Amino acid sequence: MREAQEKNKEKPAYDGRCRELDAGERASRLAAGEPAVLRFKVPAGETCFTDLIRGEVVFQNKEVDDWVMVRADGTPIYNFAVVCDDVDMKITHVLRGEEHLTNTPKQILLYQALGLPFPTFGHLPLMLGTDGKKLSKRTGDTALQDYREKGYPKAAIVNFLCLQGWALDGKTEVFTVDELVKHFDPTQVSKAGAVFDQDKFRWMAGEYLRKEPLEQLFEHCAPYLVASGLVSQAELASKRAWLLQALALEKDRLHIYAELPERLKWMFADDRAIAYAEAALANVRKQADWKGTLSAYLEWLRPKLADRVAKDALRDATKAWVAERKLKMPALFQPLRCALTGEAGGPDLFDAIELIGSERALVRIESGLARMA
RNA sequence: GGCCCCAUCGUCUAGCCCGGCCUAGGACACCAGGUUUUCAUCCUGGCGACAGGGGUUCGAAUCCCCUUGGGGUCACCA
Repeated sequence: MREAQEKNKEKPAYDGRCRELDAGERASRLAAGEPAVLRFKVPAGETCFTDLIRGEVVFQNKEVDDWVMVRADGTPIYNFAVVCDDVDMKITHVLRGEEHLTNTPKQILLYQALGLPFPTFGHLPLMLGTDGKKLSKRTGDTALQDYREKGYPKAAIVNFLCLQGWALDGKTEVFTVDELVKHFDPTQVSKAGAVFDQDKFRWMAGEYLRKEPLEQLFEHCAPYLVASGLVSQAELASKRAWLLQALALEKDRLHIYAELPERLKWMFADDRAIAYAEAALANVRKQADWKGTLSAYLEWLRPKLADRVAKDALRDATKAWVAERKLKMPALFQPLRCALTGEAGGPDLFDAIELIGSERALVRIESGLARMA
């Protein structure tokens, strides 16, 4: 039947062939074992309701098909089941995606047929992919759980999602759940769909992450550290102080928990075989005679490290060393940074030296002198 | 295609419902400076929108209509 309708470009819908069967025939055909479904006989007229977000909505009943409530095998269909469930649960408000808008008249009609009051409906705008269409696998359809697993702070997820179609006051972007509860008003939610902005989401994740107390942040990042293989479960405890110190140094560079391993990997590298990022090497090459500068510095540094000169004093002394030679800071710091971390960016270098220790630092500088180019 | 919904910077939005305070505000992104040994953070500045056309009105982003554009939905799925 459906195929025929499509072929004739008719609206694919129930043709009402059994709509007016009398009770007798119905019984006899059923008794004969004829397969049958249970449909909702939609009355003439129109169905209207006040949507929390869209205001007055009206559907002409003739546009609503005599929908199936129960399949031939006796199992119920969604539109039938939800109403039963919502009635049973004494649901008062139904907030759902706009895609459900056309299901609403079917459900309201059922409530009315049952002689029951229907709940307040509110249809929220859809979340769109960058193609402007409903999120699909192709366009970043992602379960909330996936964002938790990717290392986005929970509160950031809630906060960001709220900003899709709603604004607290037009200016405040970051707010707590308490403030949300206090200010949220479904009638203020916009009716248009919203394109999911990954960049802004990442920014917001960073806002939340940076506000976390160090210990708490560490607990959140720890699983990723273990998963990366950089640290074992046991080391999480045995090297805790060291890792905490490192986290404190990298905190400002983090947006999501899962980024920590990548940011700390230089600390775990083999001192004689640390990999140099291309950007880091490029910064080194920009410094004239970086090799001469770095090797001269190395000889100056050796006794200082042996004497366990304090970090801050060493930093000051180094700057003085650079100034005495009429050099620019980058002339020394760029090659030093590359040798020490292999990265173009990162924490203060004296913090870095403190983190890996004098011996390892010296090995890295020697190795860098030989391998950076 | 039928039905329904929607329409302010690239993106998320404030303003719209109760027209003048809007030379349209904020945020992300981007660009340019500042800070820094680098990156990041942070600070300053810049770029950047009322889809189009008709009305109504002394006056429209705000109200009405049309056009265009976009989306949703049309199952014995949920």
